[in-house]
Amino acid sequence: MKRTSEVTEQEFLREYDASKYKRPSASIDCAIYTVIEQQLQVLLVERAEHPFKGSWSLVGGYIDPAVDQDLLGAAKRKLREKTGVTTPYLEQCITVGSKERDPRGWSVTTVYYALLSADLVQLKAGAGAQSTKWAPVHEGRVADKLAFDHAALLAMCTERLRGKVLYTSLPLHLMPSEFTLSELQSCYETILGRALESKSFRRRILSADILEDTGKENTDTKRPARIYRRLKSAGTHYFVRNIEGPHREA
Amino acid sequence: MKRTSEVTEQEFLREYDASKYKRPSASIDCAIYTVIEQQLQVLLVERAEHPFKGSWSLVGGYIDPAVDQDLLGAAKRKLREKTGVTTPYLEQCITVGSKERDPRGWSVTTVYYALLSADLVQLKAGAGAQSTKWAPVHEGRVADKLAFDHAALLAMCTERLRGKVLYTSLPLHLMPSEFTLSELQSCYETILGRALESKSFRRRILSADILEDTGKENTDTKRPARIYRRLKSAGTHYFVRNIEGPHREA
DNA sequence: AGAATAGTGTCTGTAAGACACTATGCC
DNA sequence: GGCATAGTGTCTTACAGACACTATTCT
Repeated sequence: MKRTSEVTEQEFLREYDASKYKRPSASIDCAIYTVIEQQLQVLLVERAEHPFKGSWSLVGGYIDPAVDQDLLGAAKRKLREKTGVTTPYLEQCITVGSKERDPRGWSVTTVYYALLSADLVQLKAGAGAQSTKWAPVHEGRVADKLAFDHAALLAMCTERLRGKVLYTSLPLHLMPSEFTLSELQSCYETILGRALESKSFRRRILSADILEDTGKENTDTKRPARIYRRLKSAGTHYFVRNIEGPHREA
Repeated sequence: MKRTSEVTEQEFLREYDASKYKRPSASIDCAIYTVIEQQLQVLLVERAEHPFKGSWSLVGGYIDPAVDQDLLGAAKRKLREKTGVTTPYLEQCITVGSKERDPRGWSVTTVYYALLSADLVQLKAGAGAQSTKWAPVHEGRVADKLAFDHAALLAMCTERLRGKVLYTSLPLHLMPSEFTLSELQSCYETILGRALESKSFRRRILSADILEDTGKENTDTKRPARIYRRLKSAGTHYFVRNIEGPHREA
């Protein structure tokens, strides 16, 4: 039985004033990966404004409550603004928040990573005419000193990516629409930073039933190679065993 | 060469007024799991205030920029306030944010999940004298209708937990400090919702070298069982293969 | 022919599943 | 002895690694 002096939820919400409370800022950041010339690369943008004006950073920015429907939508918007790509592989990696990570105060950022084929991208100078570039990633790091804690965010995304490459078909999303098994293997090797046995690799990929033979051949190489395409019906494949290391030392 | 009319970063930060911008609210939520009587259980609290006053929800609340150093600290604070436990297994699962999920407006919440042994917990009525309870989780759901989108958050955490149980030693964190292999197997089975082959299970766990024999025996059962303890030196073990399903149908 | 790259045959090794078996206690 | 639970022996199966082999094209 409800006493009339109690506030209903409707009344509560009518009186609720969000501006009374201190809130952290909320942003998203995105490590956008591709593979170019046997190197894992990440898209960087040069910051046009303070703080860290002139530094390179991951793609990202504040959530705009007036524009963004949800968090994933905000990530897709940033990605679209910088690359023109609308439907890449996009996965949330981690959210970090602290008093220290942004000099403007307490901030929370949700970090996504995206995988896409380099040939889909026309780099766009975004709002503020910032310049953008691909930077090679080695051991989870780029040569440039990154703004904020973006070096740490990139390292976390790269570690997550490497981990998942051991038991999934994720690298397919880094390939152009048609490719050979050797090219796919090279992509795996680039991310893992080591050579793989080609027999094991082919057996693993082919038995997963995630590729379609186009019937075409790539004749740019010595011996022509079969050209495959990702099966549209296939989502990300999860293998039941990891790619393991070599069993013998060199 | 710097023109004197340019603003330095210091000047920029001195002038920066965070209150000029609309921000989403930022909170954390935590699915706190334990296993009691062969059932996976999650800790729920009854909301003392609007919105969803009187509904059950996961443990959580706003980040307090004045109190919390960082996101993980905020999660630990909530956990401590509700359970008194300070160092459980705690892992970030997902962050969701949208205009719709909280009637007070755009909100972002980072969801953690915690694993702990039921015998560590003295349930505490927290600030606002809310009541708390353990609720059994079946197929990722509890019987109660949860506040906000907490049913979806719980489902995501539970799915993540189930997935990781296939290739890690995570369930160790749900056990009391000493336990038998049968008890541990039962814990795995509870989470996975199916029986495991005991020979495979024992081989897997024992060869991982993560347990220590206490030398004691549990005599509550028909045949006494060796009692083990988690090796302090062992972190989470990642098996190279998943627990698979049965190979034959019944 | 020789080099380079694509692709196969087939052996070994490892860890999971199946399941019958033994071991130890209680009644 | 009969039951329940703990724990083992050992065969089969699935799939990764090793590596020598064949296949196709170019020069």
